Amino acid sequence: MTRLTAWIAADIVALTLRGGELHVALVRRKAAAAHGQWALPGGFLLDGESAEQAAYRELAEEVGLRGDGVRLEQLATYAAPDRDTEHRTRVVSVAHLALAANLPETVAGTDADEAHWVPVAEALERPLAFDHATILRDGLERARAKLEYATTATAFLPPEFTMSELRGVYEAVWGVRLDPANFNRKVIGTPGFVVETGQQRRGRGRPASVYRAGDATRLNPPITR
Amino acid sequence: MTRLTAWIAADIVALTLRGGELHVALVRRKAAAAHGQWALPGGFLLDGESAEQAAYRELAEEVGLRGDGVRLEQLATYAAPDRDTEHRTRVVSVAHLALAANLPETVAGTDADEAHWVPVAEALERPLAFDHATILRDGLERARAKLEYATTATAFLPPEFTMSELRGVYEAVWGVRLDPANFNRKVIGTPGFVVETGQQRRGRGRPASVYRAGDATRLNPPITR
DNA sequence: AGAATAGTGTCTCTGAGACAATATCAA
DNA sequence: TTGATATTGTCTCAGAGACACTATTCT
Repeated sequence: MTRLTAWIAADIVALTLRGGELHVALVRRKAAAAHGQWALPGGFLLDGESAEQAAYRELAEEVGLRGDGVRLEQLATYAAPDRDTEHRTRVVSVAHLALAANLPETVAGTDADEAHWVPVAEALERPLAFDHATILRDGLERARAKLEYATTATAFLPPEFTMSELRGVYEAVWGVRLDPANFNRKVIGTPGFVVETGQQRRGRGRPASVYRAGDATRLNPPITR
Repeated sequence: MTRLTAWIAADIVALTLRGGELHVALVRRKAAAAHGQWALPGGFLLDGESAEQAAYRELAEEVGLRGDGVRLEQLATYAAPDRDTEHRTRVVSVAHLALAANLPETVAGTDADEAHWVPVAEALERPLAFDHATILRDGLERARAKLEYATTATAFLPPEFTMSELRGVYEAVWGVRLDPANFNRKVIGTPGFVVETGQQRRGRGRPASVYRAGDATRLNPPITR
């Protein structure tokens, strides 16, 4: 028996909304392994770091996303022996899912602009390093599933938002159109999903009420895709 | 920067039903680390092994459970720096959830009877090695959640079962009583959840129809707890 | 006024849950 | 027959979805 020694990577499927379309952060690899290929942002755990800490650090370093306003959760771990043929050491990736609002600072936040926000449809076509295409697909499916039974949609939005914007998150992530009337009732009818601020926002038509995210984290009953 | 080197463990929350009560497999540790303490079954990945392969191997070695009839899925990964203070090397645990039918062979299957099936209520009280108490809680919550929207309940049963037995799985895992009439309709009304074999089983009262698991894996709409 | 967006009313249909009623066996 | 378990019937209520309608702004 030979006990395995491994390096641990924290990789991130970072999603945001830009112009009503779902985007994922991709980087061009600078390291020797898979050099120049497109990949998910991420990197190796350092001494004393947890996987979550490493994920937050890589998000800041590579994507320029600060922790506040980013919702991060563990996705799954990829440990197949042949997933990284470029190192002699086994590389185990603890993948994370990060949901972020596309705040203005985000775009220009990083000193070297390593990360690019790519529309997911395009990212799915593009060849990615290692098994990152699989991780991306799993992350997208998790994000889609979570909208059904959790209040994570608000993570894609700034602190204050209108009902149309919230509905826009669902429509962008699921790729469907939702009835504004029924969506409105559903959200309002779920205690703690959103809180009315009393403010209004004026645009092309009738002004919209402005909401903030509430305390609730679970949707019961869920919203069906 | 110091890149981390780690050992990878595959640990397993193995659940089964015995006498209408949910049990989890626990082992008394023989290794030097946490010697003599109660722990979840599991062990280190060997060269060339994936996490899933290691989990299946440990299930066979420590619990005497052969792969067929066991449903295994990845649960989460535990990588905190202080989760294992007994080794100098970082130990990262890829935890798995295993659901098994309590077949007769299971009980006496292993040469050394290392593993014990412990009622979950009791296991939750017992001090466990490392962070295994946390992993156990997470595994239980996952198992409970999965029954809502997936057909995993059949994994707790032999290939042929009655509707009462299937209902018993839900009642044991959720710790609630369900209306037999409504449960029956709900299951029958979900295409592919179960398939009638045409056989009957006789017990104390009216004979029950015998079913087999169907092709479906998801329940839509879900069964609510 | 007309277009655009926000939000309400209302109807229908499905499914969950409570619970009564019937079916079929063992003892 | 009685008791136990299985299965079907029936009623009510909540919520999803379709869609007509009203409200309030901009151009």
